[in-house]
Amino acid sequence: MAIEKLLLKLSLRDELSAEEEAALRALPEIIKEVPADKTIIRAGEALNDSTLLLEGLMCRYKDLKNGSRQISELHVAGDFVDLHSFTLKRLDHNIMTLTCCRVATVPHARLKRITEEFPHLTRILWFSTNLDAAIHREWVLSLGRRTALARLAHFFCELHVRLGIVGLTDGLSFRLDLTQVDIAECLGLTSIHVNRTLKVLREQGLVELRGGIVEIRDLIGLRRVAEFTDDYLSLERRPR
Amino acid sequence: MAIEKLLLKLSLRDELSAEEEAALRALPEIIKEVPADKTIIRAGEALNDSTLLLEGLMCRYKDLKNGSRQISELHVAGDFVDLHSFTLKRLDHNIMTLTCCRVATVPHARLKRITEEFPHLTRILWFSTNLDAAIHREWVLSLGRRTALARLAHFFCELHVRLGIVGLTDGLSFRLDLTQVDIAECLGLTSIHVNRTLKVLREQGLVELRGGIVEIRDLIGLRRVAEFTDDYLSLERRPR
DNA sequence: CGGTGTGTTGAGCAAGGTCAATCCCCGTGG
DNA sequence: CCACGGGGATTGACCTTGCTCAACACACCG
Repeated sequence: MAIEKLLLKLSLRDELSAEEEAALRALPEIIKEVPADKTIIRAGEALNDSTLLLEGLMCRYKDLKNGSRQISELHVAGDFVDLHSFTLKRLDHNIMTLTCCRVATVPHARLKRITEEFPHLTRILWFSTNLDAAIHREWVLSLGRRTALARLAHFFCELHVRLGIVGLTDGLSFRLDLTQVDIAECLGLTSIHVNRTLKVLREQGLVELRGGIVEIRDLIGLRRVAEFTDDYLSLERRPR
Repeated sequence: MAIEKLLLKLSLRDELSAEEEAALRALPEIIKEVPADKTIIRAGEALNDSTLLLEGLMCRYKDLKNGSRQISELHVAGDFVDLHSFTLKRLDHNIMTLTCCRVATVPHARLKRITEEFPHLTRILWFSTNLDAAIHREWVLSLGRRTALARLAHFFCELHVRLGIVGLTDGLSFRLDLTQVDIAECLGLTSIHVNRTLKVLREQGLVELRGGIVEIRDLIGLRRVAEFTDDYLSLERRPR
């Protein structure tokens, strides 16, 4: 039951054979709980395992000397948080938990075996890191060109889809245990401006965020202000 | 002689066996010239080939409805511009030439063969897409948190390293045939502000850009204002 | 009961955007 | 040889978005 959400995420994009599924299930070595706000991987460390997120929210982030922080990706259950460390060996960013999390560690040696014995599964895992890169690109667009309002709207649209894939939405609402500071660090804004912008979204009847619950009031409208389309999330099942 | 720069780029990061090198050399199907300012791949198209850039500058970009454009990555000679389309099948962005380019097309079928027969080479190619993602993350940091001055400085630092790897720098200077509009589209700024910021960099004795030539006057100083470190470019040779 | 972390709001400020004019270089055609 | 035109660079004047600083509210927790 551990890696069900990873299977959901991958099998949405391509068919997994029984052997491939078994190979995936055999990946985790250790499963553990990590409390919120723990940096579990630091930039530059030599790594021998990748981390699979089973439950909770994590992020990748970088800091500047003046103390400002930028989150480069948010991870939800089912995300193979640092699968890219398998080929990179050292990460260029830190990884931390935002909420209490359940994670599995996957030795790189096991991933290497997969590349030697399961070419199709290898392509699927490769795909999954390319999907992370596609998300990065969409964030680049948000940070470079979208207004604060559109950026925040886009953020909620993306999470609505990504959480929906792994069964963590309830129609138009979902749990999102982030502080306004966390959100600001995703969006390249200050928490104060996030606060004001949330107010505008609320007043326009688009979304509300209260007590860690996001309720989308008008999905069409929200997607319109965000100029959100889900193409970049590769939501199609096709041979990879 | 076609793919020498790709070999330079990859063999800096890991050792390539003779068979692997031969397999890479066998990848290109067609080699062609493309004039400047041609969009060669559009978001959403079904793709059967990947493009390898042999000479020139290309970029990945996305547009918003209001006409603004964001470039999400700049590609230099030796870059496997859309290797990620091998697993994604459709891209989330457009790809265009910024200067006149020489490109090779590589059928996905040949890449698939590599994943079936050359696991180590597969990991190296996988690595190279993960390197693109690392560059995306650094841009996310720039766009989200760096000032215009630091952003521009960082941009030059990155290109200095990346062009150096493939032998396209001459000490502290290199050719960069981009307009200020192109640069602005990379950095999430307006071309007017790029112009003013270039002036500041020039006045501070850090870099000059004139007639398509970048001359770094003070590399240490430039890297300091950019808070540039090259870790994210994985400049180490190690087994992948 | 006080402390700490988070959210909310106001007032003023600054980085970067917008609009517009001018310049410069260079290629083209008469 | 020179007038003309177009793309890119440069600069000024003014404006807007989002930041900074500060105060305060509220909840939770030891």
